[in-house]
Amino acid sequence: MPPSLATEQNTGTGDRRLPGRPRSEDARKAILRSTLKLLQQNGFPELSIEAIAADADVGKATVYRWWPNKAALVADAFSSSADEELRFPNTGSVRADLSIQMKHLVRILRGRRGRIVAALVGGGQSDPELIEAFRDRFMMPRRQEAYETLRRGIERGELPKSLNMDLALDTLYGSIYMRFLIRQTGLTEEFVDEVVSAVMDGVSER
Amino acid sequence: MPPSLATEQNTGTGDRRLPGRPRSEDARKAILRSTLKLLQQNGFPELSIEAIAADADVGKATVYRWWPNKAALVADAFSSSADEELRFPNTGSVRADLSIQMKHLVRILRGRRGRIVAALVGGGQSDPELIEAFRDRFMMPRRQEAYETLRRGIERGELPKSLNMDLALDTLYGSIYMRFLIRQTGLTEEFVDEVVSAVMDGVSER
Amino acid sequence: MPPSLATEQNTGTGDRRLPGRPRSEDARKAILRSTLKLLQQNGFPELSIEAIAADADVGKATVYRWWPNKAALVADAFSSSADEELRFPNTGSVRADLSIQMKHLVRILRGRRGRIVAALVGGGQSDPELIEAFRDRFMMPRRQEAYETLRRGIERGELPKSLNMDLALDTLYGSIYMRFLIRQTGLTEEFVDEVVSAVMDGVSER
Amino acid sequence: MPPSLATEQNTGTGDRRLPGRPRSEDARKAILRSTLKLLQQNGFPELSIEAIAADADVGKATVYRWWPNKAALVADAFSSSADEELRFPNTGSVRADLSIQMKHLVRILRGRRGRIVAALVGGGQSDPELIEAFRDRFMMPRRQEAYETLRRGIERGELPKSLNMDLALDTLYGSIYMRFLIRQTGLTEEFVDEVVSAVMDGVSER
DNA sequence: CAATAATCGAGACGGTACGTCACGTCTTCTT
DNA sequence: AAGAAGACGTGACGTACCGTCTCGATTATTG
Repeated sequence: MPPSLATEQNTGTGDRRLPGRPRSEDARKAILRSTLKLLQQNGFPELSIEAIAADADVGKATVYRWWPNKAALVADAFSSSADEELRFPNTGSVRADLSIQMKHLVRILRGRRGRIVAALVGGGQSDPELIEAFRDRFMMPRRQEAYETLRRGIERGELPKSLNMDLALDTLYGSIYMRFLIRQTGLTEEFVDEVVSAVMDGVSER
Repeated sequence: MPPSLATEQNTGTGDRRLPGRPRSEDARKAILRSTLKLLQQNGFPELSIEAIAADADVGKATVYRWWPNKAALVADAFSSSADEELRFPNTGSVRADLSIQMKHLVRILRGRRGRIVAALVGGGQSDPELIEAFRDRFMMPRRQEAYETLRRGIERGELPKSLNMDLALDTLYGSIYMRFLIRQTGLTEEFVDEVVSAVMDGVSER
Repeated sequence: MPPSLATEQNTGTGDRRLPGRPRSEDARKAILRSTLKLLQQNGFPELSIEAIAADADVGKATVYRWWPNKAALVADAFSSSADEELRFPNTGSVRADLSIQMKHLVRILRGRRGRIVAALVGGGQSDPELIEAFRDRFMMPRRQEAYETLRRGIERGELPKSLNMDLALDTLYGSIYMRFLIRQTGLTEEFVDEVVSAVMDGVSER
Repeated sequence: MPPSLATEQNTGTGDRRLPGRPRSEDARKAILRSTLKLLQQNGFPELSIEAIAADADVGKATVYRWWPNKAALVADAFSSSADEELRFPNTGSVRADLSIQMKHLVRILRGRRGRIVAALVGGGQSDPELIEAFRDRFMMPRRQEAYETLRRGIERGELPKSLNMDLALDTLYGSIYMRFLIRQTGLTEEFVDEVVSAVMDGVSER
């Protein structure tokens, strides 16, 4: 489990408890739940800590005690809803592995949780911590698996040994995010297959 | 020139002048200038109309009189700074044409104006008007030229007749925006060449 | 009229108007009215600017725009209810003049407005501005009249030319405030007569 | 010693000890010490239990366990610093006895402890318990001695049998408090002599 | 040349949310 | 059982901007 963005407290397993009343797990969960709930109703800028605290029946100070800003809170809330759905399969074919995973991503982006991803990336454009959280906590774990998937393809001879993996992945996923964030159209599962073909084989005539 | 998002006044050429004091061109310019200036200092959410008015030495009501909201103002300000640098050349080679234009884009994104693009796309994630303005006023005009460039390539036989142009362009530019918006690293001119090669020829072994 | 504690705006008579929307007289009055109203319900520490603004149907910022702190606001509110009742009469007898005025004071202190005086003097013990406001705006104007009253007594031969007026007045009114602020008992109109006698003639046997 | 305002515990001498950890005398002293220290830095309203607990290196709950509110704590702290200096002498002259004692009072009011007295009387204007504590624990014990002093004067023939002692004392001490609390000037030892003369002999011509 | 009309700057207005502070209560482990 | 530590819900603080409004002043067209 990745470390929380929240101020650390000793929820640790082995070491001694700190003195003082322990952090309320109920409050923590209620806050994250309300954050996700409200975030889906409006966008990131409309989201107010005041409203989160009220919805979660929690003091505003309790929110500020554990999260330094709205961005960190949203990032935490989002990754607490992080997903098995985005694991890479191992079908024996790179193209299939990528295609399947990318279609899951597309489904998420088009669904309720898409608003959250948009809020994180959008908000991150003026909040370095936020985009960093998105990158480190959401994107990188998946990319590690993606590297592994590509490596298997290389071993099987489907991909060249000289493959620039970041180049390949940025091109594959960049096209998805282009349609998600900017063009806001054409983000279909067929598109995924077209992208995989295009990046694998190139668009210029054979 | 695209129509302004600002409330229309009789700036028209042919029709009669309305009575009353005409709109101040100085104020309009100062507002747009201050908007761009402040936008590249902080992000879209941090940008306040209060600050714009103060910086432009203009009454707050003058801003509200002409622009219905912050998004419209920012979109106007942005498209008033339109770039000649992003025109496509015509070298006789699609790869060269694309590569040259994309390198110009990379240079802009890495420079001062990059903050403005980030602010627009970021802010646009919670403001439909804003992303629409970015798309319609900034991206689409370029894409029209890109279509033309690709079409020349098809005519020259560099690209197949069946080319899915949007697919190609989303893949090419998506990888740029991926590194610009999310990964925030590796956005170099060499990367442009790698992307063009990858998308043209594919990443899997020949 | 003594200058308001509120930030000055040019409500002046002769000089030009400042630019900008003029201060709302309605808001000013409503704030002072609500301040007095709430101050009589609870004490000074319980009085919150939040509640005043709500009661006066006014934005909190409007209060803060014109009064630097709660103390100044209360002092203003109180002296706006400042009173004809505390004028000194001119009966031809110092003793009568003093006695009549002091009885009016006693009646005020025992009434609703007594809470305000207590709040001002009490709050003033930890707020130099507040006690200064009470002194300068409430007490001193009366004391000027008191000096005049004593002076008439001297002219009439009722009091010695060498009279130390501040000594006399601090002794007369000090006993009133002692019973009002500290002893909180025995503040009757009969007491006023006793004090006047005591200070005039002394308590030791003739 | 007057009974503490603190919740009673088995500090009794004869009776059995309650089970459990006994109350920490160190904590009690540290709390009272910190209370006095902070009280003379700022006024009563500014004094926070939070700050007292922090300054005394004590848990907040320990304060609340033993004192029901800030006023009780302050009153306790104050009367724990009770003064020998304010005993009345017995010189054989009422005027001298009063003058000496009042000069001691003036010296205290002008010194560090004056801030505490001001805080008590000031805070007491919105806190009945506080002014009551000041009256009962500080003022009344002295007043008992004052009565005795006056009684001796009556016996000696310095004062009339019919003397209204409270009237005399309120007039004498009221003038002191008037200058201390409100006028905040002229509280000198010479003033004491003038007040004693004025109240004894009257201010009107012989 | 006056009257009319829409603009301009300035800045006050009623609001909303901010992030902080202290309240008095509570829950934990330690002494 | 009392201690310290410190988290909890609550509520007011004073600030920053929101978008609207009301001023006097300015600059044009219209009669």
